Amino acid sequence: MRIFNAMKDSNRKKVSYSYERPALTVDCVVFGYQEGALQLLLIRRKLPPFQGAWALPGGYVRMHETLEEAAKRELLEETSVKNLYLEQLYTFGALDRDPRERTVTVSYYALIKRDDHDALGGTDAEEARWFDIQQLPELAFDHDRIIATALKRLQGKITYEPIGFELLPEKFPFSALESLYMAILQRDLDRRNFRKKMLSFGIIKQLKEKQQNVPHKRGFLYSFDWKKYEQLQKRGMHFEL
Amino acid sequence: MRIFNAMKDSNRKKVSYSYERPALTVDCVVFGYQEGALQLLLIRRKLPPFQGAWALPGGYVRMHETLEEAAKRELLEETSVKNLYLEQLYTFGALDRDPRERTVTVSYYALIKRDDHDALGGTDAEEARWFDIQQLPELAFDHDRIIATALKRLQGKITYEPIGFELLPEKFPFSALESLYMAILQRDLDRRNFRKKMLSFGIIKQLKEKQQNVPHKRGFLYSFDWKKYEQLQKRGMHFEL
DNA sequence: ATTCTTTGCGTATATTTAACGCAATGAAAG
DNA sequence: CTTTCATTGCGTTAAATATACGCAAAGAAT
Repeated sequence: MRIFNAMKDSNRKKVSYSYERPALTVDCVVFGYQEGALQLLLIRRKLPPFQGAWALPGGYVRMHETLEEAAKRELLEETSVKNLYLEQLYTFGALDRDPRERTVTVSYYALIKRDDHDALGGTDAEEARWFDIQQLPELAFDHDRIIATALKRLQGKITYEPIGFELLPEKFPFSALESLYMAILQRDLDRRNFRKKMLSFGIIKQLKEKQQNVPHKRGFLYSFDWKKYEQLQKRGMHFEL
Repeated sequence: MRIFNAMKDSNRKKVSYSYERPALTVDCVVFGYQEGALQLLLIRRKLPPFQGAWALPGGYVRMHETLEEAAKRELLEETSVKNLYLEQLYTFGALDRDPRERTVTVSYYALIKRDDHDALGGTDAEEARWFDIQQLPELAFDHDRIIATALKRLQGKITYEPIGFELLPEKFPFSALESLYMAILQRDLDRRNFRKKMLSFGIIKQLKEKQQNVPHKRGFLYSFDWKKYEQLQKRGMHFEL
């Protein structure tokens, strides 16, 4: 396969430009949440540089796809992940971030519901695995900086847009929402004030269902109502924690 | 000069890649503020496509400069502008945003103090001129969308970071700050509550100097203290309007 | 001298935030 | 079967903040 691809490449018509161009890639910071901890999806690199090292999923932008399409395609190829919340993060363009050649990367962060994505391992990566955000391995390229930027962005954004719900299952106990916010913000919150405030926005629906198999009083399950949120936002509601 | 450059180009060694690459550019949304109105700096294009049309300053990223260096260089070349607050905005990568070829642009927004930049006209642009943000001409490429994104970003960011001061002179009357915020946010603010709130952060210094030549009571001049802001922020102060 | 406009410093009231309590309700432990 | 432990949901209260607005003083313009 490798020899075949190499032959294919050498037979491929080259394209010429009057000026040099940086390579353009996308990189994705994929957040999940499980068992009270924020988690990050990494892949192990198959090829040099940094062969065998853990890295963010990503790759070259193709000529006939948008940046977002490229990000989604690379994620699917490398991690089997789909159906996620995806947002552009920042474009990293330091001169020497890739030892091969000048490479500019448009980074994205994604939020996924873990219960949808357990078994992983994409076609293009050696391995894909979830890591606790507080226990990351050494990383290839400048991916540690990209991750730090993404975490800061997530920490900020969940306070003024209800994107945190993208990390929770459709139905969740209120304590899961409390734990999620504490895990991301990395600080304690008063659960009674948090609950009062979150419910005051009118965007969370209390379901008739309750928790099962818990060693304490069964709490109600809740679900987030995106339509209601958009509706209220148009009418001037301002989500802010 | 033009013929000479063309000859130069045709003599230039071409670079070849195995795969096609999008062109990579930077575009800058430059905000200024004067006479109670938010303003935008545009250049008139010399060459096709959209020759003669108004556009954002920008151009190709060179191989040996960072994205930010490219943005600053293009701004200087096209508008003579320097010494400004510059921040990356968003990377636009739609397939057909440039009729010539696939072009991805890393956009920035900049804030400048108008009193430092009156006479304009860079070396690389036909003409540069300030426009009232509420009265923009028809624009080249997708620059209207880039501007809309930048305005939204500015409107959001001035409420949680004191970047608005980058648009005011070093010394300003309090009413200038009030007017600035109302111009950007496009809504009325109660000047007494705004003043109380802004002063409560402890990051604005009241100077001994007062306004001159005003047909009413002379107000004190104020100045913004970046160091104080950073200091207080480290200690947990949270700027928010 | 009077008028008009702004400035700076308020006051009063409504709303929100922060800190915390407690009865009820489950499973686990004894 | 009773007791213990931990959580859930619904509070209360005081402090802080936001909102709405007034008024005397001080300038130039009329």
